[in-house]
Parts: sequence; structure tokens; C-alpha cells
Amino acid sequence: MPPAMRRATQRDVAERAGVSTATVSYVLSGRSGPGKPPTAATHERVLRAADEVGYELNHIARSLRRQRSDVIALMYPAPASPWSDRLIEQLQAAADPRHLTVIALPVTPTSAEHSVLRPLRERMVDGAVLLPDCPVDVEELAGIAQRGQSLLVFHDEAVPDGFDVVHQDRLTACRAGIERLLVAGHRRIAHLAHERELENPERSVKFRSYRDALADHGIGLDPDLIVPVADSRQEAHTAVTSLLRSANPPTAVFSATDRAAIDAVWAARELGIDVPEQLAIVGVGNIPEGEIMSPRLTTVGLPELDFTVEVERFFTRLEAAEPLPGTVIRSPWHLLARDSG
Amino acid sequence: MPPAMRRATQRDVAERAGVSTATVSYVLSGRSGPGKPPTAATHERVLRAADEVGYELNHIARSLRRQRSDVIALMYPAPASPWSDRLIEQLQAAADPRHLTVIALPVTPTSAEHSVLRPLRERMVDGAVLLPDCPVDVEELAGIAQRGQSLLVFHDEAVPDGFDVVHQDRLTACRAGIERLLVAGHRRIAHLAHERELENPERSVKFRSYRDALADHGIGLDPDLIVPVADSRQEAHTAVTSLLRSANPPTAVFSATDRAAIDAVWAARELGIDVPEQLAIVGVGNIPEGEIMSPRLTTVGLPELDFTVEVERFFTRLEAAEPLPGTVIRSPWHLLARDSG
DNA sequence: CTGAAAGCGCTTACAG
DNA sequence: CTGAAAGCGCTTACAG
Repeated sequence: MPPAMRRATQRDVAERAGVSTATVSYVLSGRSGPGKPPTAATHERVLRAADEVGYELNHIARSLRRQRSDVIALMYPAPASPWSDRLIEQLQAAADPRHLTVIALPVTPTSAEHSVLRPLRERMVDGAVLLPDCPVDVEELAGIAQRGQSLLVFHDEAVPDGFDVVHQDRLTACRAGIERLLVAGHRRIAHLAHERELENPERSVKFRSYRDALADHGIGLDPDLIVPVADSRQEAHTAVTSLLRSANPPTAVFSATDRAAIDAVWAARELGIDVPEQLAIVGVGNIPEGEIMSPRLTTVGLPELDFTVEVERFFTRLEAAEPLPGTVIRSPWHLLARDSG
Repeated sequence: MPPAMRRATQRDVAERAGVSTATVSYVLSGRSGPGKPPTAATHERVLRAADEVGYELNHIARSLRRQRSDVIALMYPAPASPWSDRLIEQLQAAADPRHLTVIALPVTPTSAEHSVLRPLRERMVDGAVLLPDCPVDVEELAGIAQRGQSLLVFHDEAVPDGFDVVHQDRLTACRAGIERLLVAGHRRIAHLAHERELENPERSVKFRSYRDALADHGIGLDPDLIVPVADSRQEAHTAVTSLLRSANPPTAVFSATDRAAIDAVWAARELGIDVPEQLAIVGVGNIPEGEIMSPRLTTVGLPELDFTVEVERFFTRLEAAEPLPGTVIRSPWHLLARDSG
């Protein structure tokens, strides 16, 4: 940072108003001490002085003294999604009247695992909501909760321990999606995967569902059918096009994202391949576009993009006078059988 | 926040290691004072003590003392977009090796105008990149820059003043998009608008382009053709469908977002209406999907989703030893005439 | 009703 | 090479 112009502090305001910094603090924060509030005249004088010297609160100093930052975070794996957008919106709606600031912490694939929880660990925020697939060490969460920060974690395997967990049963739902393809007789099912998750397949709900469901039906993995393109619309389009043009094309696609699934529909259409007759497609995530395209996208996900219950619980914990026990919120994913597969 | 367990501080570490807090600070921060660095033995002892007491740095305390937070923000109008995702990615890539934290500050329509710049005003962050259409008071930016925070502002009318501005000439480009429709002979052109911007039309680049281009061609505004659905895929789809079914349907659509433009393509297709023959469609934003759908979307926007120059300039300013003069980065939008209109 | 003073948890010249 | 001490800008019991 280039050198800063000296900023006005409460001391400057106090001097100008001819009062103590205590009085300035009480007036500007709107809080009342144990005694009677400042007189109207004092109040007025402080406000004017603050205005005259161009005083602005220093949030960092307040945070250190109050031992809370009044900032909460939403952590999500980048890129953003209708999910993260909706949750941000609902968090902000709840945070605004409480004078809390909501920040988003997008986790990019390059982020080192240890650094992801740093903002929590170093107390930059009072609490956080963690969306699924954030590459964090679940073991560390209990420690963070114990030190007084509020946590709501979307994670199917995590056990609540001073924090709340949202169970979505994603594995079950994803398996139902692939089973649907298998039951319809498909044997060559391509998988559009998250690039990052393919590096660490055991952690990937989507890849595991795919692998296990196929295995149950006696089908092995064909590397040619697994492409790491779920996060890029362009790459998904290209990859599906070339799969469909190959000598031995798939008859179905299971995509780790709805976006890539939609690209698959487009790619098929351009080649004159009918969906679902010649190519069945199942996505994951249930984003709103899926419902308005035609054929409507068959997918797996939350039936409603609504986090009222989760947000309420998070704020309850944040505002609790004493530590609350961890709870589980069940919000299971469903197979939404529509028209594409 | 529920009451916190007492956290270990550097004082605890110092006591345990039998050294002063100064030594602890030097060891843990990796910084060196004016003298010689601590001996290997001291170093070792401090590290072990820190580990034993479970010490974690308090970022807020460090920030207050150092007078910088080492946090930078990307502010963007919610919902997120390929733009904001890409910029976050590039900012993080640059921030990581510098040990800076990047946060996203999505601005929702409900945010009061005065509160949007609060994180800057109150010094929660050392600097920020502001994407277009953030509802901020441009007048206030110079003051923030003067107090030492780094600012890079995407804004076509802003004049640099201790901060950098990116000029994209969005108005010119948007007008070119509508002109294209007018020149092709269209007279009934629907506009899919941002809901929020319709409340304050003078601020809306897209609405102004639409209104002014039409006026130039002697066409008045028809309220039936202006619908505030650009931010919702579902609403866009519904609105376009009902427009196309109306007694006097539009022959073209100018959409404030590519997303809604794509929905318009889908809606038309479902009704058996040809794009662009029977309905010409022009979007705004140039998101990647536009290129892979068919017909390929005609749109207006940045030719490349790349912010290398902007990010470099931002970090140059952030790291400058003294205040840098404001500059203008030109990165003009273009009309990308493809197939949909 | 108002002020003097301590302290939040760090960092950093300075003295030794 | 290490330690004692001041201070970043606030807030808040406490004394008057």
C-alpha cells in the first residue's frame, strides 16, 4: 500500500469537540455506558466535530477491542453457481438488519489446502458457511468452533461437533441418476468430471457414484469416456462433440455439472443426434436453466434453491449467548427425472 | 458470537519458550529486526512452544499494528458472472505468492448505496477492484484513494484521481448492437432489462443505449416491450414466451444479459420461431456459452475474458512506495456479430 | 453526565 | 542476539 494520508481518529474528534474519547466513542457507536447517555448538546458537538475532521471508523481497531469482527463469510468452490449466489443473497438479507458484513471466499483450485481455512483460523471473520466440495480439513473444524466461531458446513460425512452440518446425501442421489441410465440399458456412459476432483477421486462424490454404479453392473471404467471438462462450457462442448464423433461413441452422459450437461445437449443437437433417444443425458446440480430448456434436463440436486432453514440456524448460533450443540440439518438431494435422460 | 475459549497469544508462547514476545514475533513472522536474527536454538524453542500451546496468529491485531490488512476485495454486482469468476481467479493467482487474501464483495440490489463502500471506508481491506455497475458514489473514490487504499474501477465515465479507471466504452458498443437490429429493419425491439437498473434508468448503460438508439430512428418506447427479467433465467424465458405469443410480437430482442438472450433463443425455438429469421436476438456481455450454442449468439462485450493488464496495474499500485497518479486503461467492448441477430 | 486509564494482540525501533 | 516498552485505534468498566 502506498503511504496513507493521516486519518482522523476519535482522539482528533475528541479534541475538536472538547470532550474525552470515551464520550466520542459512546456517541458515534450509539451505545450507552452504565451511566446516563450524553446530553443532546454534547451529542451534537461530537457529531459536528466528527464531520469536520472527516472521521471514519476504523473497523480493525474496533474488532480487536470488541473481540469480534462482525463479518461472516461464505466459502465456496469457484466458479460461483446459482447455489452460491442464492446463499449469498439470503445471508445478506439476514445480515443487513444486524449490521453484519457478508464476504464471499471463493476457493480456487490453486489454493493450498492449508490456506483455505486461514481466514477462520486467524479470526478475520466471526463465522462462515462452507458449501460442498470446499477442500478443507474437516478435522480442523471442531477446533475452530471451540474457539467461538460459528460454522455451518455442507458436508455429507461430517459429524457435527460444536458446529452444524447439512447432510444432502449427494452420493445416494447421484447413484440414482446413474442407475437410471443403467436401468434404461446404457452401457457406454461418458462422465464429464471436475478436473480438480479427478486428481483426488476418493473425495469426489460424483466420480465415486459413477464408478461404483458401473461396477455394480459389471462395467469397468473406460478412460476414454472420462473427461475433465465439467467446469468449462467450451471444453465440455468440444469434448462431447469429439466423443460423439468417435468410432465407439457413448450412448449416455453423466455430467458432474448441469452446465456441462447442457453443453452436451447442444453438442448433440448440432450433430443431429436426438436427446434422449440417441443420447441420454443426466446432470448434477439442478440449476434453473435445466427446467426451461427443451428437452428439460434430467438432473440430481436440491428440489428448491432455498436455504432459509440453514441461514436461520447459522444466525441462531452466531447470536447465541453460549455455545450450542452441533446439529444435523437434512436437506437431501433428489433425482429430478425430466426429459433428457 | 458465543463466548470464545481463550486463545493462545504470543505472550503465552513467549512464557512457555522463556523468551520475550519480541522474539516470538520475529520468529513467527519470519521478519528480521535491525539486529541479527534469533539463533537456531531460540528459533526452534519458539516454534515448539507455539505448537504446544496451539498458537494461531490474530490477523486483526496484526492489521491494526501494521496499518494494513493484506486483504484485497473484488466488488461486483450480484449475481456472479463469468467476468467476476475470471477476475477472482486472476486476482488470486497474483495474490497467492504475495500472501494476500482475496475476498469477494457481492453487491445485492438491497444493499443501501452508502453501505457499499463501507469495507473500504472502514479500512477492512487495503484495496479493491470495482466491476461495472456497482452502485457506488464515484465522488467518494478519490477520498478513499487519498487515504492510501488502492482502487481499480471499471467505469466508463469516471475520471482517474489517485486511482485507476478502466474505460470499456460500453455505451458505444451497446448502441452498435441495437443499431445492427435497426439497420436490419427491425422496429419492434423488445428489451430484457435489469430490474434494478430500470429504477434508475439514467445510470443504466443498456437501457440508455436502447432508448437513445430507438429515438434516433424515430421510435418511441413501448412499455409492453420492456421487461425487467434480465437477471432471472426463468423469468426471461416466461416473459419472452408471452411476448412472442402476444397479438403484436416483437421481431427482435435486445437483452441486457447474454443469459437472458440465450433464454430468448430457447423460448423462440420452443414456439417454432426461427432465430434470427423470425426473431433477431442480441445480448450483452459475451459469455462463453454464446459461442458454442447454435445459432451462435450475437452480443456486445469484451472480445477476451482476460484481465492481465488490469490485475498487473492494480498490484503495481498496491505495492508502490508512494502514491501513483491515476491512469486510464482502455479495454473497449466490441460488437461481436455472430448468428443470432 | 463525563473523563482518565487500561487493554485487545500484535510489531518494531531502541537500548543493552 | 534478546528484552522492555510504546503504540496502532478503538471500547468499556470505573471513579468522580
